[in-house]
Amino acid sequence: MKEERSKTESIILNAAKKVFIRKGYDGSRMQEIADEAGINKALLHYYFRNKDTLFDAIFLEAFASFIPNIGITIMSNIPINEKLKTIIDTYIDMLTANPFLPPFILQEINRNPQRIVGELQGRGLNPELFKKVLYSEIGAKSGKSIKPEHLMINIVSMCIFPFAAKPILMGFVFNHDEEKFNNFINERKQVIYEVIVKSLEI
Amino acid sequence: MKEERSKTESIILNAAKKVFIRKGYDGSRMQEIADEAGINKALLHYYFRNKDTLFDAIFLEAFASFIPNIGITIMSNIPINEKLKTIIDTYIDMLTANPFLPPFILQEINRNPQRIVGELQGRGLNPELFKKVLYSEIGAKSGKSIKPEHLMINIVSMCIFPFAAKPILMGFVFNHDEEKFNNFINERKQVIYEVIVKSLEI
DNA sequence: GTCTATATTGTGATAGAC
DNA sequence: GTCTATCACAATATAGAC
Repeated sequence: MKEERSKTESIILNAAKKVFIRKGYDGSRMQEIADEAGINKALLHYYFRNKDTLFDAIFLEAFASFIPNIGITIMSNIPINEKLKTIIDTYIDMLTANPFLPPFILQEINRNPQRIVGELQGRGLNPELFKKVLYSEIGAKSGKSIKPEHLMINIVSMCIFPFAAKPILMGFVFNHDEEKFNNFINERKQVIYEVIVKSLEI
Repeated sequence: MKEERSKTESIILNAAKKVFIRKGYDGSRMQEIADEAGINKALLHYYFRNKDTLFDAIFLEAFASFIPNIGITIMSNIPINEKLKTIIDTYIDMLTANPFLPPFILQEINRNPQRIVGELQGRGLNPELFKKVLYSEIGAKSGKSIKPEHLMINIVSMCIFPFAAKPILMGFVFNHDEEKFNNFINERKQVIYEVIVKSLEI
């Protein structure tokens, strides 16, 4: 049985999430997290031995959100284009709810790449199996077809990149108009789905 | 006339580039840059007043590489699909030569978004004009067509994202096999071009 | 221009009272 | 559990000799 999480612990975790996700590990200060939580540094160290421990608690949860479990969808019994539509919707919904995740995760994953090792376990993710299933299904629809790796990476690229590069897009494309960006994202599910389906020549 | 850059200054800039691009501003130490350059910290400060000054010298050049001037291509007189092919090739070539740029630029742009303001000047980039040109050319080829913003962002997303998320792909898709990743990138120019062309229903 | 030494401030972490 | 005070060391930056 998991211990009940104390109220203070939750406050700390929320504050740490806010700071770490916006500034990354290197850019975050224990003092700022304490301020955000309305407590002092000593209490942070009472609940979490050190900065690394606190950061790991945040990162692991964030990373889990960032890699949604699309295995159920891929292995399900619906037509391939419905699978792809579901996967795209899943990603865009996750990103709309957590727009700051992409820069945070990409930054931290590059800072400490070996953290990835073993993150697949217990999440029902088996890329080799997914590849096989996708390969048979897109091969059945079109002649010489796109490889599953390219297909999947095309999807997540088009979903995630606009959030990772938002400040660039805001400056170069949307003229610092937040509403234009939101409209763009709202159109995106449909746009990506059409691009992907056409790429399969269904 | 620009002053000639001294030998030591070049050594410092090369060292700083190496460190900053791999570790970002917050993760980099002046000491590490000095070590990398084979000099001491004091000399760094002699050539560059402080960390910020040195960083800016690196960032501005890196950012310029990261945003290739595709204006010439867009405004040129060749058919739309050749324009798109040239743009894709330009990006993939830039990224192959500088695979560490995406995580670095995305990280720093999110750390300090206002740096973008005014980065367009003097680079021949006029997004509004590009939009108009692309709109007329893709509208001429297909009926109700994809918006130019989506088209362009689809291209750069599919080009850049695999480099930004390389550690994740290495872990989840390529089983930590560097050669598989390189093969994947080699296939990518053609794959992206086909996806983009099909999305235009040409 | 380049170095050693040092000042100064920032930051993670701990001691100990309450 | 929570706080104040403080330690120990890391990091940017400067002074001053050569």
